[in-house]
Amino acid sequence: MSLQQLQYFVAVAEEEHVTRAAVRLRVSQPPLSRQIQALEDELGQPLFERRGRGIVLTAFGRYFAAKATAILAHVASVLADSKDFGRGEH
Amino acid sequence: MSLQQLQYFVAVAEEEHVTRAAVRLRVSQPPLSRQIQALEDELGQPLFERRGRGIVLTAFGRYFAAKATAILAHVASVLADSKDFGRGEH
DNA sequence: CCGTCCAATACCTTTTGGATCTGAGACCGG
DNA sequence: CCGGTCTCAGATCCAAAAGGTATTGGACGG
Repeated sequence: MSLQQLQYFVAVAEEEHVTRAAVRLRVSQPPLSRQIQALEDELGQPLFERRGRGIVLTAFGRYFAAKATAILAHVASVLADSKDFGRGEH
Repeated sequence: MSLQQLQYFVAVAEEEHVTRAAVRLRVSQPPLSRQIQALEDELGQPLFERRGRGIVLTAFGRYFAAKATAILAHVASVLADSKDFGRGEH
């Protein structure tokens, strides 16, 4: 599992739409679909339910989206703090 | 920045020795050195001080090691919780 | 000094990620 | 119904990143 996969997943979860998420992430749609599949494989359960037209989050998908968002926020705050290490905050 | 880089860095920080960390991580020494350099480049400041013989953590290196360890623990706990989603804890 | 230890560099191979093109399933308008 | 279109998935190719082996260079220890 990579941080990038989490970013990709969160974007798709927020949009509930792979193609729109791909535009937002500035990647093309097929690699994005593959990363989501890889993440599902690793987690051992589906994050989305596939409907002929579009996708919807599963219950697990909603749960994991919250967790993934928290991890990304944690990472972002560490990066921000590290930027100005040496001027007070540590 | 990737989770793998954080794992690599934490191992090197714990050992304060690239070659030993490489053995522990089951990778060879040169790619490990390069990942550490890439991380330093991204953070904009050195994590280790190079001594002709070996390396030692900088003050920032110690700070960042604590942060990195926390992120990895966070990720591990999310993964563990996700494994048994569907049996109680959510 | 000489040998050894350790990280860095150079170079090559392998793996992973991204782009484009295409296909299959499903919903929509007429 | 049926053609058109929307959306995701699969296949294939190319580019970028990670890993491996061999080697160098600097520095400490005897």
